[in-house]
Amino acid sequence: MSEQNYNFKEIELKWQKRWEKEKVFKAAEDLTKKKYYLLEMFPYPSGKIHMGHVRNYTIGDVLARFKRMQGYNVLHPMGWDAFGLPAENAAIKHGVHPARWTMDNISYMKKQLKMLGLSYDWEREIATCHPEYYKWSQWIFIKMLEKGLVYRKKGFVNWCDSCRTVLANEQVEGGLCWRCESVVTQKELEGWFLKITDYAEELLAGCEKLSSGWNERVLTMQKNWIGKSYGAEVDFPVEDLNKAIKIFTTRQDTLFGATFMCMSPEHPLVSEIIKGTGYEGVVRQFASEISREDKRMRVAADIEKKGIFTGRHAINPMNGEKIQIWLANFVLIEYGTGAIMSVPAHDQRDFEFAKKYNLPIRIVIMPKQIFNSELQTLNSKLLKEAFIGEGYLVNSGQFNGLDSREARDKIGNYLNDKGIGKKTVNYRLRDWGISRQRYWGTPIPVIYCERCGIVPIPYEDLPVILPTDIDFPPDGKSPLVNNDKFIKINCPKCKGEARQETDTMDTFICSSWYFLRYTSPRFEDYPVNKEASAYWMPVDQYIGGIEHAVLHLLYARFFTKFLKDTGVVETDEPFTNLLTQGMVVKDGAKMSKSKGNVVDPDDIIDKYGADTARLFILFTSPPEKDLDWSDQGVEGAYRFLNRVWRLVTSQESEKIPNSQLRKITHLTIKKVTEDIEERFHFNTAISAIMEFVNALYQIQGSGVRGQGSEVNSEFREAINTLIILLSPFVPHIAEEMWEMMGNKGNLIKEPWPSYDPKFIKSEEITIVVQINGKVRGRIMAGADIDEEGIKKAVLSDEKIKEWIAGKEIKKLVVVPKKLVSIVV
RNA sequence: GCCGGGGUGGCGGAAUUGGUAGACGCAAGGGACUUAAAAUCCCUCGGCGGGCAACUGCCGUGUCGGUUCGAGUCCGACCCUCGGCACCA
Repeated sequence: MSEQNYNFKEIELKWQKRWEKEKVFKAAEDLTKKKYYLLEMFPYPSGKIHMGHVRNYTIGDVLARFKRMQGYNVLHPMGWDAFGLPAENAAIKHGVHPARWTMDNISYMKKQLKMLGLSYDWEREIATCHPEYYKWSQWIFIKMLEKGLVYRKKGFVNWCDSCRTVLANEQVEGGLCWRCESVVTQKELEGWFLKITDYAEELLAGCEKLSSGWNERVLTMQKNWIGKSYGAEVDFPVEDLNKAIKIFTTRQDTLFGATFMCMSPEHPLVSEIIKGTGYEGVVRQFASEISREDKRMRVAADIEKKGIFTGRHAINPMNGEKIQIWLANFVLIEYGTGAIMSVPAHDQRDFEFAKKYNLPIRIVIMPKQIFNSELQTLNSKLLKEAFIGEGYLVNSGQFNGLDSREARDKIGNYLNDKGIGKKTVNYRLRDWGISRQRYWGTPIPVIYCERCGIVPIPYEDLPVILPTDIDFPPDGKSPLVNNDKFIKINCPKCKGEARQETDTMDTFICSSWYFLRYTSPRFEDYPVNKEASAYWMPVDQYIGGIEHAVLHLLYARFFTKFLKDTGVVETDEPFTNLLTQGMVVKDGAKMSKSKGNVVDPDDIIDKYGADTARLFILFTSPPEKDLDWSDQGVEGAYRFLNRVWRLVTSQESEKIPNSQLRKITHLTIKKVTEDIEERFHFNTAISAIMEFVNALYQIQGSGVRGQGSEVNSEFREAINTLIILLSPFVPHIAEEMWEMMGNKGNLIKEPWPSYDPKFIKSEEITIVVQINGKVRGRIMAGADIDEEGIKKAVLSDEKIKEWIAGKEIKKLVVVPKKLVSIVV
């Protein structure tokens, strides 16, 4: 490495130490100042930070520093999402205690973050595995229990055999485990659920409020996930059984066409329905076969439809018709009521099923064109596929002739009146299963007492401490299950013998409220200090990866709404603005060990320094887009910093008169400010700075080199401005240059410059001349020229005259100060 | 299938409200400096054509059409691509 290059190692360490010593990033409530809460998603301490983290945190740091310089009281905290399976897996594999593993990782990663020069208030650091933190996760759990939002249920749940634990619906991606990508199966298990569905409507409605600050993509994903649909629930009485099967449909206009019905193999009424039919054996076998199939196979859209007749019939409540009850593999227990009415003429799945098993098909909706024609011949026998569109009702008793939309309304009312069903709204969103059959997580604060049943731990006894003296049993079970010290507990109510719950909470609980805890991280009376959260919340800008679009971001909204309803906080939406940054890729693929395309941040920092790493990442791509890593691009960023360094350090004694200097300076201020503030387009902000530097070099080169000691004050001013504008992006080198310029005090405390419109006003402007839509010339004119003046100037221009010579001007458009368009 | 991004030079990207397409950077080529190299500095750099030259003409933002004096930008149809959801009743 050449000696001419600046010494980033020394400089970066120097300023990191100084910022830390002077506590320049410490945040405190100050009602006289406007607050700005900037947050990046906290990392899981997996070992080392990766380039995705570097990008995420660099973007955040630019904004934090920028806002700070603009005079905002900035809260910019960092912490650790410290519970989770990898710690436990490391323990099993390498014999390290999960706590030890986690804490070691935290301390290494913290060092790495500090080396990047990130402006965090480290005094607010939290780790979710600390009892002082998870105590409050438990507190919130009990609050939810009190409010009836927590319940225990036995049912079919998503099971990952590799992680040996249950997964929430949100954590199953395409039938695979979100963490380890193993196939997920259904397993009947008892566990704890949070009633996020109680908030479905609010969470959906909130999406509208967020539309100005969240990107469309995330909101659409959340809306789809919540999956609201309007329809009706209808009870189909079962023949010879004092029971009814409840179905959900969005097409109650097709009720008369329901010629059979299908239940999910997991439906709780199955065993009752098959009792005494003589079909019990085969049906049971079918049901258990289907249940045992992979979730992935189950949900693949093109899998063959399979079913079996239960031997029992139901009554279509609209026409009293006796219809067969089947079990079908495509009916999902987790959607709607777990049972459907089958209308083969108007639903493609039902159609295929009916064709396969020879079940009756009856048309009850006529397409409008056919209905209006003489023929009216949509024939069920000739039907090649279901007609799923809207039309007019036929074969539907008193509802014949109505159009679908009207019929849905009228039939809905009829169901209400007759007490056979009701209009309803259905959500795809399911309750959140939070029980994890693992060790390294927040203990669920309830006990089982033989006399009192399930009893929550009293608030004053929290936290329920996760024991650390544990051994991992060879059977793969949680070390808590047989840990007598942990399990044996006296019932808080009757003081008798009781058993502590051994499931731990889903780690997504920890991250559902950490942003609140940052506002008062050491508060001892409640999860959050209400005054502190009232001052800081909501988060003004949240930054993180899109992969959490429906996981963390939905859960966090749910928790915030709940805590608002409980009176703990005043905020109802936690994140006003959300920026989802793209991935860091190399050679067209996500960085991964298996592809061998991983770039280690440590190596980059060692070779080029943090400022270069930051600059490259910010300059190469706008934040939302994927960033293609390029070693040559990094070189380029480093080259630029050295170029700036030379510019600043070499302006020894020059007198440089230049009339454009101040204008360029202020234009750059304007461009950089607007690009950061309004668009987060750091790449174009940096390119404007690069142009500025290029211009300064030119001006310097054209200057009169003299022996004197006077440095032109405007040039000096320009250099100082350049340093300030660079500082959010490359803070270390900027501070160093600031100091070298003889400025007093930390650059970080310098106010962000504002531009003066009077300097950026041009006296001369360029008017583009188009003839028949093609650019044919440019003319210079005074900035205050009026429309007539422009016309005159254009028409008297020699070149333009040539183009229009001998032709008639048919039209002439003048765009003030910009352009003239002539049609000949 | 549904929903949402996106398609601009060799590459990353710019063009913010319909008004000079390709800023800035990377790569490449040429030159200066050097014994030589590195570093640095200067020049060229969308395609095709014309000119000794300062220059200049035509074409060009996935495809086809439309609106407009003027379209990368707006409208319609289509193609490709990435992402999400998906037997959702």
